[in-house]
Amino acid sequence: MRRKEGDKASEILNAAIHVFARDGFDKAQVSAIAAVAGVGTGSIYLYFAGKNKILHTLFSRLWDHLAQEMSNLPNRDPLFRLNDQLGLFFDHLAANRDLARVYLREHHRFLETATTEERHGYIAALETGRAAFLEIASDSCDGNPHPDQAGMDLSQAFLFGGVRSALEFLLSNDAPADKVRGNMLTMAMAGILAATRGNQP
Amino acid sequence: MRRKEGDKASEILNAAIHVFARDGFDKAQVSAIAAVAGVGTGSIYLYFAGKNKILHTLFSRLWDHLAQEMSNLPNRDPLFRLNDQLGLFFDHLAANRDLARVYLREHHRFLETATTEERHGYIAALETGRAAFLEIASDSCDGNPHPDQAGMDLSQAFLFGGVRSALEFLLSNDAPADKVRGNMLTMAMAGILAATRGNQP
Amino acid sequence: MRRKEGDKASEILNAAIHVFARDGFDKAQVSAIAAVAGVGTGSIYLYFAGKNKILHTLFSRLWDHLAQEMSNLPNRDPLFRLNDQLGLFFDHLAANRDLARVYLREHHRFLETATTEERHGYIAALETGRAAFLEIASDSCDGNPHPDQAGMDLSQAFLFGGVRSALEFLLSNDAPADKVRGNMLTMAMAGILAATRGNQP
Amino acid sequence: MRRKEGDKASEILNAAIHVFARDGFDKAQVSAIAAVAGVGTGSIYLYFAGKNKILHTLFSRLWDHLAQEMSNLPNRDPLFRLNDQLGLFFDHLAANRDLARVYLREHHRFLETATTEERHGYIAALETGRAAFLEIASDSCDGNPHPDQAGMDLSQAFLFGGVRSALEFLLSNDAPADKVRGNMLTMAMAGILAATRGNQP
DNA sequence: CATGAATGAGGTTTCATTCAT
DNA sequence: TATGAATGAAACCTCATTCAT
Repeated sequence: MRRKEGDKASEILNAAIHVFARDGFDKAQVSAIAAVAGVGTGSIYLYFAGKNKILHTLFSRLWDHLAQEMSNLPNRDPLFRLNDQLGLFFDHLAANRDLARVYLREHHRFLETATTEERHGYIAALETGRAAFLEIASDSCDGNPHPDQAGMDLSQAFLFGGVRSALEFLLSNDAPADKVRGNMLTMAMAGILAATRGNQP
Repeated sequence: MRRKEGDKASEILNAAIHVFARDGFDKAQVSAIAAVAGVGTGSIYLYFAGKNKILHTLFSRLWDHLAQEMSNLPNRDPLFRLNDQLGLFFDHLAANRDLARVYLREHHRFLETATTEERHGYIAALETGRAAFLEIASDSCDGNPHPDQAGMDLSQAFLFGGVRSALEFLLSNDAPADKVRGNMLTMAMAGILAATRGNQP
Repeated sequence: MRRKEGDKASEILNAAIHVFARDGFDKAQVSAIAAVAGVGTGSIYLYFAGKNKILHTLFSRLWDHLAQEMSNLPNRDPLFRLNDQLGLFFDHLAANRDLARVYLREHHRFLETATTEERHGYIAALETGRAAFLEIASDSCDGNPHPDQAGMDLSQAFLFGGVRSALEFLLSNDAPADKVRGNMLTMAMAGILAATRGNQP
Repeated sequence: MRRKEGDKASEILNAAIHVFARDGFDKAQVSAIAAVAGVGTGSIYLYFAGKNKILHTLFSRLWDHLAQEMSNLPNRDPLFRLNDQLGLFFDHLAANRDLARVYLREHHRFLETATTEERHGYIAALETGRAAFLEIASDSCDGNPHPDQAGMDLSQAFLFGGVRSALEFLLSNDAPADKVRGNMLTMAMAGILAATRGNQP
């Protein structure tokens, strides 16, 4: 066995992140990924069924990781928890700008074509956020045990939009990440409060 | 209104919106666009230099239109104006779901590769929003004539993120557009207020 | 239209016969066929869905042609008719040695993968032979209106084997075609007579 | 009989027969042969220089075996001997249908690319048949000590064609092998007699 | 001897673009 | 202007073969 040291599948994924970030998924060549990973082109197919599967695996691992981290957050006030979750999400991508770029440009492919199995971590992360959100909503409107489902989903989508904005900003400006993060969270939390409080004083 | 627009370039653009929305830019075939537009494949190249140019033109026209509409808004309170601008943006895409889809998936290519000329309308729309935003910020912090530039840009990015979230939500759920619009604007405005007020009581 | 003179599909088929004969179907490259045909590689796909379709079309046309010719044979004594049919088959391939080579090596792929539509001429040619054969058999055994079906099919297969042998011989020896043809027909007819007469004195 | 043949080369050959019969030589994967043989892919190359060599060895062994068996036939009347030889050939392949399939589809590769050494058994089998044939021809035309060489070769080719037809028939119909064998031999012998007798009464 | 992970050359097919009509 | 047949570069993926273990 001419086994290379280290996890070759991860090497390939890291190379793929780099190449996808640089060229976009469609233009990215499998051979380029192989070259960056330092393996032969054919070796890619020992680990992944194809280019699509690389993308799926990449996001699957991302969400598995995030879901795991989110579940480890201290069980504080739901608003703080939501804040921490978003921060976690932002921090992870802010620390991996290539990954952030791929997330911004190609994540929709993951949602559109990944199998349920591959989306497992994503679903889990969504649920974690939804749970926190539900608590916030319940706290705000005491007499309303069933806050609007669609409104909740939209609010959650809004949070994703907030992180996305911040990341996009981060990639095209050289603002300090923590400042961006702070501003983003301020706006996102204000938005959420406004959505759950409705138009109360 | 001239029925069926004698303008063949517009026919091609509309066809392109449809095909890009369906297949994605990279997978979209020029011949498919031609077929939908009802012209010969080669005719495309009489009106556009290539596939990229179609995309650029498409977004260029979108932003020209939006910038124009935004400049026509009544000169009310800046917060209301900002609200109207976002609403305008949302309404236009909510009424053209294929275009919305193309915006969500492919707009980054426009920003990455379009010429300054092509981005003219986009710049103008940004400026219109920035002006309103500047007024809001100035009103809030009277003693601060130079509100943080980066913070302002980020806030504006946040607004785009809000609209994007709402559109993405609209495309994958069947919620009524006006409800989505209302919720989105509530959250966006709250976010902006929080950002400009800073941490005031 | 940059249309080349002549039937381009036929040019491609002729080129394919040459390349298939030289390299075998699996090793044959579409680009080589294109080169021999004097067209661009991509043009092949304007006329044929793929390499397999070229092979199918090639044999389909061969059998259509042979079935047509066979149906035009004078309606003589069935044994003579069978003799003429085989001769026709042999002559056509003896006059197109590349085609003969492809027939010998690749015809089984046609039988295994072609559609009913594509096999139409083949079926017709088989039927023409079968009809003649049936008459011979009926003449021989007067009291046996239903000669053994399987025996008949086998006998027909035997005729194909005879032609095949002769063609294979022709391709690897420089014997004169008409002599080979004569010997082959002598043997084939004797075989058929022996088969239909059964074990009569 | 040693059960499960400690001979790994034979195991590989048997596996190859199965896979070649199923997939055809070109499409057959060495790794598939290895899997069927129950050995590692690399082990194939300890016994055979490559995929082609497997095919050559396979047919080489077949012909060695047949030549050996043919030489053991009782030294009867030459026509009966020829009949027995053909029968031997047919029986061996009829009893190994996968081998028969490989013979029908891939034997030409053996003839086209095998070395003289590898063809030794084939040559021997041909010679055995040729000898019997020569006797028949000599018996028939007493005054002609040198029967036509080419005619003789063609007649021999015709016999191969006969066996081939019978095998092809056997593989695509479920007729009983012995009936097919009988019919085939009847036709083949009649053909040979017709060829050697020339146009005598 | 035995293995199977690794390789990379090579082939089919696609499609943006051109250009003769 | 308008066309669409023709092009050929490019890319994904396969698989025979090698070789470190």
